[in-house]
Amino acid sequence: MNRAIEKKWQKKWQETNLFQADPDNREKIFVTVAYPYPSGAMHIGHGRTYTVPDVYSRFKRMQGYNVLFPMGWHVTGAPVIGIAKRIEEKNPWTLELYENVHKVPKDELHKLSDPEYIVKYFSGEYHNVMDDMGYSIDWRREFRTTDESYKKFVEWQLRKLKSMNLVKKGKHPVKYCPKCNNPVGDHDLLEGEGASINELTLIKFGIWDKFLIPATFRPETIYGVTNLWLNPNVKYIEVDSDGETYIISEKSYLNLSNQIKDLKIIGEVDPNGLIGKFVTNPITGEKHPILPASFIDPEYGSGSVFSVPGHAPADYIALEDLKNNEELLNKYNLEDIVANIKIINVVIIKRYGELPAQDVIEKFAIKSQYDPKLEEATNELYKAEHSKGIISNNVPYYGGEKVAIAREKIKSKMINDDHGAIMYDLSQYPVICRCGSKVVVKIMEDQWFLRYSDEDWKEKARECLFNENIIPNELKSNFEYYIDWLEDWACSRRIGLGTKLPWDRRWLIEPLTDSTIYMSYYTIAKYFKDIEIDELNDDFFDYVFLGKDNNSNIHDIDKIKDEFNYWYPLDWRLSGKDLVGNHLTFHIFHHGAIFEKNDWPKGMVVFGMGLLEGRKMSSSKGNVVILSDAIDEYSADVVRLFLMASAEPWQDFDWRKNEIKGIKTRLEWFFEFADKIKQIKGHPINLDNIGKIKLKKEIDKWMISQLNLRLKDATAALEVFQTRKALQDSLFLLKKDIDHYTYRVRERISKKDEHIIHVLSTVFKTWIKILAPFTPHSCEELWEVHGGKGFISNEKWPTYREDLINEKIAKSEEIIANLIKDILQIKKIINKDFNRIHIYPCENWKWDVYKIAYEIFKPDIGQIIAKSIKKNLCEDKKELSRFAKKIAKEMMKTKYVGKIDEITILNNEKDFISNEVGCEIMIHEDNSFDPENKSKQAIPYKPAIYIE
RNA sequence: GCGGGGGUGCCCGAGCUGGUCAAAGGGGACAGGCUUAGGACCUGUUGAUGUAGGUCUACCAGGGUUCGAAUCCCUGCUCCCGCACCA
Repeated sequence: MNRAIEKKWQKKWQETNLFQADPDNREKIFVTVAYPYPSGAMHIGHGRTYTVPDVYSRFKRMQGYNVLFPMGWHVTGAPVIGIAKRIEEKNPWTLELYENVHKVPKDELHKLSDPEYIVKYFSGEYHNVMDDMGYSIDWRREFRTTDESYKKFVEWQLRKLKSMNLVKKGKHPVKYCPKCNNPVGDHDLLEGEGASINELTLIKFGIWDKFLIPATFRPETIYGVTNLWLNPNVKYIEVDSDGETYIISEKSYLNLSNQIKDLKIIGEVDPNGLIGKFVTNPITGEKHPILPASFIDPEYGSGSVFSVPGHAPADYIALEDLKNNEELLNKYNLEDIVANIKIINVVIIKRYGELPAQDVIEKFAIKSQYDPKLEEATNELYKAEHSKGIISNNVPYYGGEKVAIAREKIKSKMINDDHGAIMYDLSQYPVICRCGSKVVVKIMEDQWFLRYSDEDWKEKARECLFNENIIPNELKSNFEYYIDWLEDWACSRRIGLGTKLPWDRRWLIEPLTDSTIYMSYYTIAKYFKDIEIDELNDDFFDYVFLGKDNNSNIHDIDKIKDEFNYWYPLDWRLSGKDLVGNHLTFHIFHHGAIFEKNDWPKGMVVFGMGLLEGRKMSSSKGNVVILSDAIDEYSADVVRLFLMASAEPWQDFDWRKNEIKGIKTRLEWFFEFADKIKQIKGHPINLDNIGKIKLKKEIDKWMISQLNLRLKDATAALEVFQTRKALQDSLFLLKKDIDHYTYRVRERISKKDEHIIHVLSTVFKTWIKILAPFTPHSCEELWEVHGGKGFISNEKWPTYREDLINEKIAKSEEIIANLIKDILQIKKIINKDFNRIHIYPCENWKWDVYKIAYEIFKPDIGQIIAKSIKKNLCEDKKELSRFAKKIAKEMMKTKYVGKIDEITILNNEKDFISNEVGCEIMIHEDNSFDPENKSKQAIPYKPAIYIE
C-alpha cells in the first residue's frame, strides 16, 4: 500500500462528492466529534479521535443510512494570543517547539506572530491531514468559530439564554498578571503551572482603631485562638479600605489590592511595636497577645496568622519554641504573657486527645518549627479534622456539629456581620507570568455568569442526560455528578479570539460557552455563503431552530429549516474524557435550555487518552508523533487500523512501534490473500460475480460458518463503537480461521478444488467489506483490482446468515483439533515406540446420559444416574455410574451442542489426523479390538485413544 | 478531601450477567517447516509437574457466599484520571 494509491482514492471520493450528505428519504445518522482547537500540528492522539467517527460513519453509510459527518474549527480562546506573542518576542522555546515539533516551515514561522494566522494556518493543516487520513467528511459545512455567521449564531444563543434569565452579572477571582494587565492561564506561565486559587477567610482582629486581618482555611478555629503571630523580620504597612485601617505585610499588598477595591497605603508599621500588644477576637470578644514567629510567610494571606495551638501543629510548636527562647521572651517582655496562655480545644476527633496538635507533633517527633515533617503533620491533622472532626461542646451554638458544616456556617456568619471577608490566594508559590512578574489573584468585577446553579436548568440537563446513550455507560454517573456540582460559570473574557457579548461589547464570550450547540450550526452551515450577514438575525435562528414565527426574508429559509429538522437531533457526539466536566456537560445544559425535547442529543461517546510507548503524550514536551509523519511512514490505512485495533475508543491507547509493525504486516497479508486466491484459481477473481456452488465438505462449511460468526460479532461490536473488538473478530480471529482452513485443505488447494476457490472468494468478498470502514483506501483498491463495481464505500454492508453459523460443525472441527493435540501429548509423555493409533468414538448411550446431565444442568450425579437407569440406557450399572461421575464434571467444562456423528467425521478426516500425528490410525466403530480396554475412556466430543 | 475508573500470565490487554478459564488476541521469546537466506509466511511451545489425554498451583492481599469464583460480597493495600473559567 502506498500513499499514491491512497491519494488516488481520496481524489476520487472528492470528485464524486461521495461524502456530501443532503436530506433524502433514507434514515439519517448525524455524527459529530469535538471540533479541534488548532494551535499546533495534529498528532496521533487527534488521529484516533477523528478516525473513530469516520469508521462509524462509513460503517453506517454501508448499512444504508444517510450519514452526516461534518467538521469545523474551534479557534476562539486565549492560548493562541500567548503563542503569537511569544513568537513575536522570538521566545526560543516556542520557536523550537513550532519549528521542530509542529513542523512549521521556516518561512511561515514568523507569520505565527498573528493569532488569527495561527488558527488559519493550523486549521488548514488539519484539513489537509484529515483528507490524508481519508476521512469521509462533508466539507461543505466547514467553518471557523470566528466566522461572522457563526458569531451571529452565538449571539443568538447568548441572547436566548439571557432572555430565559440564565445569565447574570457578578464578580469572580482569576489568576492575573498586574504588569500585563491580563488574566493568565497555565499556558501563559513561566513558573507555577497547575497552581490553583484557594479561598481563605480574612478575620478582623481589632487593635486600637485598626485591624490585623489574618487569613485562614479554618474559620471555625476562631474559637480556639490563643494569640496572633507576626513576623518581626518583615515589613508591615497600614492600608486604608473604605475608611477602615488594616495592618498587613508589605508583600501581601500586591495580591490584596487586586481583590479589595481602592486599597490605599497609609504608611509603614514597625512589627516590633505590635508584639506584646493585644487584639480583640471579633467573635469571642477575648483579648489575644501578638507574639513573634519567624515561620510567618509575608507573601501568603495578609502576613499575619492567628494561632490555634490546640489544632495547628505549627502554632503549637512555635509556642513551645517561644517558651524556650529566653532571649526573645526578654526582648519583648513576654514571659508572663506566654506563661498565661491556655490552649483551647475546639474540635473532637477519634484517636486524638484534647490537643490533637500536640498528638501529631509527638507522633511525627517534631522538634522545632523548622522541622520539614511539620507540613506532613499539618496535612494529616487538617484532613482528619475536616472529614471526621466534630465541633467541641466548648464552642457556643456550633458544639456537636460536623467541622465541614460548621466551617461554612461560621464563615458566612462572620462575613455577614462584617467581622471577616473572603480572600483568595494561590495554592503554590511562586507563580510567574511569562513577562517575568508575579501573578496575583484578581477579582474581576462586572463578570457575566451562566447560571448553571439554577435548579430548573439542572433538572432539564438531568432529564436530557437520562435519555442519552453514554458510551461507556459507567461515565453516566460522572455526568450526573458534574451536573450537580456545576456552579455559575463565568462566561465572559477579556482576552482571546471570539464573539463579543451582544449586550456588553467590552466582553468576549468565553470559548467553552460558544461551543455547546454548534452541531445545529453544521446542519445549515452550507447555506451561509449565500446569505447576507445581517439577515442572520434572531428571527432567522428562532424560525429555523425553534419553529417560531417566520419574520425573515431569506427565500430558501424553509429549505434550511427542513434540513435542520432532518438532521437534528444529533445522534452521536464524540469527545475526549477530559471534556466531560465542561464541554460535554455544557452541551447537555445548553441543549436542554434552548432546544425542544425532541431535538436533545441522543448519545455521547467519550474517548480515552493517548500514550506513546507507554508514556503520556505531550506536544509541549515534544513527546508526540505528528500524524502526518505517521502517515508518511506507515500510510493512512495502517495508522487508522492501528489506532482502531489497539484499544477501544474510551480506553487509553498506546502507540507502540513494534505493534504497528504487526498491524502493517497484517494488512499486507490481506493483500496477499487476494493474490493467493488468484493463484489457486489460475485466473483473476471477479468479485462482482463469484457464482454459486453447493458445499459438501464439512471443513468448507466450517469456514463459511466461521466467516458468518465473525461478521455477526464484528457488526454487533461496531454498532456500539467497539472498534477494537470489531477488528479482533474481523481481522485477527478471522485470519486465524483462514490460516486454519487453508492448512486443513492444503492438499485440495494444490488440486485447485473449485469449492475452495469459492469459499475463499466468498470470505474475501465479505472480508473486504468488513474492513472497508477501517482501511478504506486499501479496500477500494482491492475491490477495484478484483472486479468490484463502483466504490466499496457505497457497497452494502454484508449481513450475516444465522443459518450458516453452525455450532456442530465448529464443534466437530474442535474434536479433530483436540484429538490431534491429545495424541501428540500422549506420545510425548509415554515416549515409546509404537505402530498404530486406534480411535474409539463415544458410544451412543453415553451421549444419552450426557443429554440427561445437560438437561439437569447441575452436577447432580445421583439424579443423572437415576434418570439414566430409568431410561435403561446402559446394562452395566457400574460403568454407568462411573461415567455419570465423569460427565458431571466434564459437562461444566464443555459446551453442549447436541450429538455429533463422530464416526463419520473421524473417517472423513482420517488422513489429515494420520498426517498430523505422523502415524497410521484406525477408527473403530466398536470395541472388538481393544486390548487395553481404552475404548471406555471415550466421552462425548472426546473419542478414546489407544496407542499400540 | 470530593467524584470516577482500575490492579489478570514476560509485556500490552480481553474476560468480570459465576461453570465452555491454565484464562481470547497482539507483542516478545523459543522450536520446527518453507526457503540461498530471512526482519516474510505457516505450525507449535511459552505456570509447574506427570511413561495415556491427567494432576497441582494460579487472575493485588486477606476473609466470606456457593456444589463451583479471575468473575459476586466485605476488609486492606495500591495505581490512574477530573476537580473549573482552561482548550
